[in-house]
Amino acid sequence: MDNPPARLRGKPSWLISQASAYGHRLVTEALATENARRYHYSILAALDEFGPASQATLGRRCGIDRSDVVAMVNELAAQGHLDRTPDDADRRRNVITLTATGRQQLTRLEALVTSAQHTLLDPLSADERRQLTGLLSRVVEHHGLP
Amino acid sequence: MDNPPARLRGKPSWLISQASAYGHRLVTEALATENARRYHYSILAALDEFGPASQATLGRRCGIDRSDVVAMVNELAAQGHLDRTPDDADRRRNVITLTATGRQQLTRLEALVTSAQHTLLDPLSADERRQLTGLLSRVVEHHGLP
DNA sequence: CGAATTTCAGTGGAACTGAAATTT
DNA sequence: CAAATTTCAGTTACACTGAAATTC
Repeated sequence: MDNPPARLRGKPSWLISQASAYGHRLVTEALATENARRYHYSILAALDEFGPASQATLGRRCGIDRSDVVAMVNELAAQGHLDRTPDDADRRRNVITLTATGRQQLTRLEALVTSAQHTLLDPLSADERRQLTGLLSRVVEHHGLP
Repeated sequence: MDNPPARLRGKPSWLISQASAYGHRLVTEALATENARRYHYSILAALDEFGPASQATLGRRCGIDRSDVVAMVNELAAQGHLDRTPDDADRRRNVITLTATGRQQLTRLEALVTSAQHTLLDPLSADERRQLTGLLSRVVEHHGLP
């Protein structure tokens, strides 16, 4: 891209969108080396941190739509990274449980995603990265995390 | 969304992606009141700042794919916001020119987009907004603006 | 009963690829 | 000839909606 209009360069939403597109590409390409997607990483991370959960809870925690959770759980279950079993206590629900291979996969994906962060924030110092993360966290937390 | 995993909350790419999704929604909804899209605003802004240009140049300046420029120019031409005429000097090209109504439309869209910025950065002080914009500008500029 | 959960079918904008036709 | 431009046809990940079936 050459010389974007000043009207765009000065808009935070445009800058965020450009940075997001670049980060998106970096992370997607990194995860592709393990045949994984961004949603896979999110769901595995939620299971690892909070333990077994229903699909609806996973969706709420990761900000993923209920329909998309179904598709992602299908894929992760097919890869053996999680188990989907009916919940005896509430038979509307499935209980999603991380498997041992799923935990190993998360370790691999974590390394890939972390490395992509360094590439993305290459031009910033450690202090500036903390500043940026702090400011973005406030913006994201402020908006109810829909 | 409730309580995202710490692994996600700590990743700049995830924070940027969340902020981007929110900004995306704000801007899209604002522009919808004028039956416009984000790409429309970008193209009108580029024409206003740099004057008439070919579609390929517009795409390079705005970071929009050649195919998508075709579709956007179709829509903007149908709305009378720009003219598309063959270039006599290089007959592979079209020359895209902003019309008077296009310039008026840009003024309206500019107000809508600017207002959305304030909503997006609501939790930050004026100083912090400048910090965020500066840091993001460096990230975006660093990556060749693909 | 109303509300929540899972699932499927489908929509739509965004970002992109490949290829054809034309012209430089 | 190679390279650039416009255009069309199609793809993919993502975000989302609506509705049905089941259960609380």
